[in-house]
Order: sequence, then C-alpha cells, then structure tokens
Amino acid sequence: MNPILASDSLTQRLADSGLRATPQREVVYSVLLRKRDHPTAEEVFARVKAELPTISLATVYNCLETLVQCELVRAVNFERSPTRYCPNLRPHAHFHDEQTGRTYDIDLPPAVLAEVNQVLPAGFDASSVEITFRGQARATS
Amino acid sequence: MNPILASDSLTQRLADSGLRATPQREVVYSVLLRKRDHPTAEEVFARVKAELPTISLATVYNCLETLVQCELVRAVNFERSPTRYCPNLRPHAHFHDEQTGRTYDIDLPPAVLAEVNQVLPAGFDASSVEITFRGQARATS
DNA sequence: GCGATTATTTGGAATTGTTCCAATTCCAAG
DNA sequence: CTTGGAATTGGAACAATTCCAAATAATCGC
Repeated sequence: MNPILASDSLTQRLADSGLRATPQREVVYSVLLRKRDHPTAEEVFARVKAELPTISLATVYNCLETLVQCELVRAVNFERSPTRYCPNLRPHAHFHDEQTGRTYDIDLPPAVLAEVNQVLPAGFDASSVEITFRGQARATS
Repeated sequence: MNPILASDSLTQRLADSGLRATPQREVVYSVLLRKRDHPTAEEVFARVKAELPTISLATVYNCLETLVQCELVRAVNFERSPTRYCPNLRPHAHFHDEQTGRTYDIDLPPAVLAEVNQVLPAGFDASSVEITFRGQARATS
C-alpha cells in the first residue's frame, strides 16, 4: 500500500534480522537513498532532523549501524576521516577526489573483481575486498 | 661508515625534503624495518622507548608522518581502527584477518594494478589506489 | 666558535568521531 | 491492561590523533 517501495524492502530486510521498521530507521534510510553523496553520520543527522526534529545523533549512529548489518548500506572509510554511508549495493570501488573531498562510486566489472581476487596466495580466504582510488576528478557525475 | 644501510637511505630521503635525520626519526624508522607487523603508533612508541626512553608519543606521530611524507613508509587504515605503518614500498594490497586482526601484505603484479586502473571512466585521474581484503588467513607468513 | 635563526621535540590540553550507558519511551503479545 | 523486550535519547566517556606553546637542538653567517 505504501508507494515508497524502498520502505518495503527495508521492512523486509529488518524483519529478516528480527528487527523493527521504526520511523527513525525509515527516515535515515530514505535520506541515504534520496541524496547519494556519501554523507557522514553528522550530515545524515542534519538531513533527518528536517523530518524528525527530535532524533538524536546516537540514534542516527544506531540506525546506520543497523542498516549496514542488514546489508542495505555500505560504510565507506577514507583514511581517518568520518565514516561515510552509501546505499549502493552493486560491487563498486570508490574514488576520492583530493581537491573537493567528494566521493564517487566506480562500478566494478565482475571480471576485474575476479582478477583482483586472484592475487591472493593459497591460504587467504577473502570475504570482501575494498578498492579505493584517490586523485583528481573532472567528471560531473 | 655506519653499517646500517637503511639509515643512509633515510638520511638521503629526508635531506631531499629538506629535513634532518634525527635520532628519533632514525629509531622510529628502524623499528618499522625490524618488525614488519604493521604496528600502530602506540606500538611503535612502546618499541622505540626501549631505545629512546624519553621520546614522546607526539614525536612518534610526527616521525611517522614525516616518513610517510618522504614515501619511506605507508600508512594503512582499516575501517576506523588505529592507523598502522608499513615500510614495504613495493605495490601491494593488504589482507586483514578478521579473527586475529593481523595484517598481511599481498604483492600486486603490475598487470593487475593496470587492470584495476582501467575501471576508471574518463575524467578520473588516480594518483594512487588502495586494495584491502578482509577475511580469514591460515597462512603462516 | 658565537649568537641568531630555524627545525625538532616535548608534555599536556584540546579536538574529533564514535560508543557507551542508564533512563525513558514505544510496541506487541498474552 | 500489563509486562517484557526493543528502540530511542542525551549526555558522559572514550580512543586516536592533532594542536600548542615552551624547551631543546642543530645549522648558518660571520
């Protein structure tokens, strides 16, 4: 009945983990979907407050952590700057523009991913791999 | 005259950047070379104190930062845990063992590095790329 | 060598991002 | 209802790092 489909998949994923779909979780997730610019927890907090003025920063951290657990959101770390969050579930690398500080998603073709995994010697069993570029982007995307 | 060759290349690199080879910098660097287990700043601090009991943590941070600037050492970040330092200058990825917390260097063949760089669309100019695996290692290395 | 200048080190305070905690509040089921 | 677990909240605590101002050390022009 709710026209916002994302909310349904959210509810489903949460239920799968035995968790509830609360307004806070829904708004945090929708904020991430709405503007996919890899916001920090503080930025998410600011955006969510527009809709839920009484939400606390702790709750934003809780919700983000929950979404990461449910694999609806990826936490992205670049050096020691604040963790950023992205709702892109396809395999992708990140490009960090040194000038602007902006982060871009770079799609990772399965073939490349496969080749990268080949570099692991016997005895190393990787559950995930993260690829991060840093440099300069003139792209508008 | 000094039989420790590393110290010479250190002196050289520092000089190239207009910096001095101080005892603190030399000992911090030698500690990294001696045990290449990706220590944190605190761990380096503890090891250096054996030789220079009066060194301060701030100086260890300074020295590490200097060595990173001179490209003698790489800073390695894994999620939000403390930065680790490694004196391995060859292109390599890192494998983070989720059980033990240990970090392993994984050599990166130029061909793989080249292919990874190919995923960047036009307009993205990368100055460096970082590849980090996470998983389980049974290796002894 | 000798003072002037600059680089480096030092200890402690400050900062930042995040987590913890104890006290509510909110649901959901019996 | 009411009882129990889940979730939220605000503020304190925390960990890693950086900042800062004072002390120390090295280097340079003379």
